Amino acid sequence: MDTALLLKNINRHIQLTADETEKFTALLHYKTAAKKTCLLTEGQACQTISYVCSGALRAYCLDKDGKESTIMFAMADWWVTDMFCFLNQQPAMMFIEAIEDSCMCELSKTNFDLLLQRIPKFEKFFRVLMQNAYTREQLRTIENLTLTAEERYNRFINKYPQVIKQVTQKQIASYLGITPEFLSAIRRKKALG
Amino acid sequence: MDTALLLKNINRHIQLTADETEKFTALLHYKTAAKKTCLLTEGQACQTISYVCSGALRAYCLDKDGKESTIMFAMADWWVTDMFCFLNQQPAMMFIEAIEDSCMCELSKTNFDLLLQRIPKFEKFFRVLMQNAYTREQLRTIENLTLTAEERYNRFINKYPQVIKQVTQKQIASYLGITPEFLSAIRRKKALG
DNA sequence: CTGATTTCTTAAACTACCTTAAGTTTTATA
DNA sequence: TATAAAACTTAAGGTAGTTTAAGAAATCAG
Repeated sequence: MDTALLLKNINRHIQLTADETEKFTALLHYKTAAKKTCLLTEGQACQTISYVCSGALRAYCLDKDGKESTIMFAMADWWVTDMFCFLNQQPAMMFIEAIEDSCMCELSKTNFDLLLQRIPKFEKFFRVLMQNAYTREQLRTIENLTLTAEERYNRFINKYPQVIKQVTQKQIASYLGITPEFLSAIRRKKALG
Repeated sequence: MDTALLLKNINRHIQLTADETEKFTALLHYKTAAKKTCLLTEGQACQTISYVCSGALRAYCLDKDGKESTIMFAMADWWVTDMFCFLNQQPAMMFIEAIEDSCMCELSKTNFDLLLQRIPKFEKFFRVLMQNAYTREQLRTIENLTLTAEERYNRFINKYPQVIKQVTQKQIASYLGITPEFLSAIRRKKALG
């Protein structure tokens, strides 16, 4: 298991001693997922939070008519889980699938709780992680309320240029809350204009 | 300053000693705001995070045409700020106004940082606060993507029955991302059906 | 208590985005 | 390398929600 990238990610917010680093990595499980496989399925117990070492994941949910809505993309160096269901140990309300061959470092809920007990510095790490997730999600809410689909698409490609390269338009459309047909029309208009 | 409610709020997640409680309360500033006054204005420095002791606040932003979008309501026992701008000390992108005569306990950014340094338990408190804010905001995103306006309105009144009593329909409409006219139509249909 | 302001309602015309369907291009798999 | 499957495009018709406007009801300031 190569934890170099993960340790660098953590080191951005807290400084671990060699001993703490060792204790931390002992709580991790390494996992790989082939493209198109699901790491989490709606209704399942959501047992882990995952750090993406390489590849790309997508979290989405299905509405009553089976329509997909993309909740988030998780590329290399991102953390992902169905946070509510992970923290509250509820059946998952979303799917998490690999959209490329991927590998992850996973923390089980048990080990997540242990980590926070044993190395309280991680409270700060996860506070900052949750803070960033909250402000990102709030900005998305604001953009959904105030911008047209075209404006949201433009912001998306500016904010996540690397995501564009790894995901399909259908998946981007379902993140933006529009149909693939309408995204296609937006792109055509941009290409001509 | 009556901090009983606030200390109970904090006590739900962490246990403070008498000494810590005193150190904490020493960092707070008490503030009142008359109905219709703004605690924060777009473009201003966002210096504080506020705990609402009594009354009701509303955070909203304006789009380029001057249309309001309600970001959140903060009733008694809620925390509120323009979180991104508070944490990153950027000019506010939202307004926070009192929709009733209100009083708040405020923590300045300086004191927020001091608090986390001096009483590391507060890292846990704010981790949990941010966690809850994140999962709430994510659920809102999912509901915006998958539900009709009518369904979102029904969920809103079930989730926040006390908010309904304190805010106008125009404000609810702007939270749901619809016009007051359309909310009125939804309500009429419900009343008849 | 009164006039002014804001909120809420109703309704008709309008628009951003959806649905359906069919054709084309790309990707995956044998 | 063939063929199936999935993604993308185009276009016509449809709908959820907007806009505009005007009147009724509630709230506010003096």
